Amino acid sequence: MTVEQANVYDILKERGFIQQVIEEDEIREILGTRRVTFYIGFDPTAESLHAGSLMPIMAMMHLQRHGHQPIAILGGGTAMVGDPSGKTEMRKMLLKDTIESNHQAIRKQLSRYLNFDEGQALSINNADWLLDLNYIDFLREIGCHFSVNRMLAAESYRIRLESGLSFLEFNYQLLQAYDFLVLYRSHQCILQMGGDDQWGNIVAGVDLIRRMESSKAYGITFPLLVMSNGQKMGKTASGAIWLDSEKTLPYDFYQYWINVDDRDVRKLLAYFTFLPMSEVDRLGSLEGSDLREAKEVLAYEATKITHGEDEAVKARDASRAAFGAGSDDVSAIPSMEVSRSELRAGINVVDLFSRAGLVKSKSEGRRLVVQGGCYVNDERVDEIDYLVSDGHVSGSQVMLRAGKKKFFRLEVVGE
RNA sequence: GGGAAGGUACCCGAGUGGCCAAAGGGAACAGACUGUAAAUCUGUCGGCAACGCCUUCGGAGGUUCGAAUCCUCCCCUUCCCA
Repeated sequence: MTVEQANVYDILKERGFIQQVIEEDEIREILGTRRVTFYIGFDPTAESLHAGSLMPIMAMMHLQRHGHQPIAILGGGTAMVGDPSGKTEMRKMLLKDTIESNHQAIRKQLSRYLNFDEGQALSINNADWLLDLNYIDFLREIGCHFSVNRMLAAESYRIRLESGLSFLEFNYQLLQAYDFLVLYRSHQCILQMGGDDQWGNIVAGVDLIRRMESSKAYGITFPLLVMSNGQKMGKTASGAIWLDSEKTLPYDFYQYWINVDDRDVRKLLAYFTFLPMSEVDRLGSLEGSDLREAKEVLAYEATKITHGEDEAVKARDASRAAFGAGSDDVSAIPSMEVSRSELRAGINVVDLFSRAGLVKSKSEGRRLVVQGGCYVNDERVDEIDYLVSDGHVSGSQVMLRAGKKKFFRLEVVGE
């Protein structure tokens, strides 16, 4: 089962995955000598995970590759409460049914990254034990181990004390600690990982296990990845980068990585590819426009992990074609179908761009044209009443472009 | 339950009867520069059948020629007291 020799802990550390650790030496030793069951919680608040979840996913992949057993907790129970950690506002609560269907979708999504065969990885819904908890029993058995004074002193709650914190949210930590305890008891799970905002919750779980089971458990947190432009990993101004190809096309996923800030390239290569560190260092040390090579590798590797090699190749080819670097396979570029007859009649550019989703409204479309960012087949259009017609078709398609980077393809169908 | 302060466009935040589609900042978008980067500069930044019309300032009513601004009721947030 173990295919690689090095201690995973060292690998994770070298690649930058480790922010805080409970008992570094011990857990390193354990990870190097025996099979460990560990868990990470995921949020079923949406029907797909987004790129922000990639860091924990990559960490799980590394550990599984070294023979350890991942458990993904799809927090159907805790999602009904809402973790206040690191949040400025109270989170929306979701309906039970929504959470359950999200849970199923995410479980399927994770199976692209992890091998779930024969118990090599598990996905569990903590609703299984949380929903039936008896309040009084829970308070007596678990609640008595928590000090309110201590919780209030924690940084993660302090922020919320200024803006308001409901009792419901305040309980989140107990529930997460309880999850860890349950997994410890049922699966001998001794390690919990998560984003650094989870540190307090993780420590709470480790404490609980020590108190109730007189056993040691461990925790590791990942650094919170903030991009150099101040944005959270996996978020753009126009929304999240989803891992689901229906919600974010592989082409757009690829483009996300191509467009990262120069300063982030090296660390992103370390986090989101499996390239050896020597290669990461080499690519990361490129300067100036040579960094584009590194970005292309990053985008390709990251896309491959999430969408598979075929999609990665297509995304890369389409990107090269669009940005004029060889290749003519544009199939991965976002597209829609338009009938030839409609085109023969002519379609107003602004309407067309609006339909293609290149602009959010017609006003924005007009603005685009006026400001000189509207292109059809690489030719600037500067009249808002310009008509796109069948004369623009070549190879049964028409290429649209908004600004410098947003491409769209019209596929002409019919006679 | 009592008292205080608030809820303004994607976010922060001015505006307290007409000059308000609403200052300023950030974000975003377009252009120039460039390397599909950053920084910088310029412009834009509610919608539409567009020199006009419609919708917007927590919600519903009301006063007024005219309201984001005044009044009434309601909802929500924070703080102090219980």
